[in-house]
Amino acid sequence: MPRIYNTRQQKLVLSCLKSDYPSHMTAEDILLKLREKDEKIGLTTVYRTLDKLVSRGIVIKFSMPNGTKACYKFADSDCALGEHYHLLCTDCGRMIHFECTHLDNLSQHILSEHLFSIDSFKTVFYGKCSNCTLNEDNAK
Amino acid sequence: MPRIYNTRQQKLVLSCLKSDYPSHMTAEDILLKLREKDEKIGLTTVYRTLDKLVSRGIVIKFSMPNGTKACYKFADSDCALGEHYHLLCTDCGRMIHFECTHLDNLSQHILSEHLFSIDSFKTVFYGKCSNCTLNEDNAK
DNA sequence: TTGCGTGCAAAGGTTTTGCATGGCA
DNA sequence: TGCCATGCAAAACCTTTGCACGCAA
Repeated sequence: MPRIYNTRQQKLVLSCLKSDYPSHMTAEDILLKLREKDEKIGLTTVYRTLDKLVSRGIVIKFSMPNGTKACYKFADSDCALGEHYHLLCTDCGRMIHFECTHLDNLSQHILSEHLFSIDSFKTVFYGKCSNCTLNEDNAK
Repeated sequence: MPRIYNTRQQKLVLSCLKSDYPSHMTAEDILLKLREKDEKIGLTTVYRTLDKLVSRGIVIKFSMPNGTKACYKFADSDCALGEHYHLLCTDCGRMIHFECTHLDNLSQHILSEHLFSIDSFKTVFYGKCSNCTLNEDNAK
């Protein structure tokens, strides 16, 4: 079993995600934010560190639609409390957090009736947020 | 408003998606299938044709997690009949079609209570299918 | 000292773009 | 004929890998 080193860069990446909690950051967001503070770190290291944090369950990765950057978020202990989904507006790109008893039942139902175990962290609902729906209606 | 040409290649791409309906194909799948039949077509054209078909609502595009190929599917009139979601197994990559009264209510609820209009065509549930769950359990 | 971590450069894989040519209407 | 469509090559894009060096324990 490989040893885990506690390096300057790993602390930087994690503290960056924590300070932005509960919003999401891309690998590049993290790189730029750290470099703004004159911290020296490479993009490769950011990616590799994120990978490790994800595999240790400390960080959650959201895979975005094709070609788009993945988002990472600090896995607060809150996450363990309840099902927690995300809505992504395909117009403005805003990511909306979303907790609801309706969905607590959903994964239960899909597991028992459809034999599929949903990963609520990875699942993202695509659609249009209220703002963008309004703007669109006004434009007509 | 630009005119639309009815070219050999566009017919090929669409007929290819139709013949595989209701399963999904990547741009490369389409290219290879057509070239197997000795049809001459380029990958660029496949992508550009798919884009046009998607923007006309004739084809539905599924964006896969980062770096993975996007999938395209012919938009049959069936699609208009009911809510229709997809389950994507993150282990084996299998895409499972999924219709359920439970979900018919879901988008209604999210719209009225959370003011977000879900696009069921774009939304994909990530998780693990029964096969992969079984295999994993057996491996232990 | 050991061996994981780092970072640059380069590769990887999918999708897009530039540009000259082809072909529909 | 006019203008969109095509296709090759090259670019763009995010992410991963190779490799030599750095650094934590």
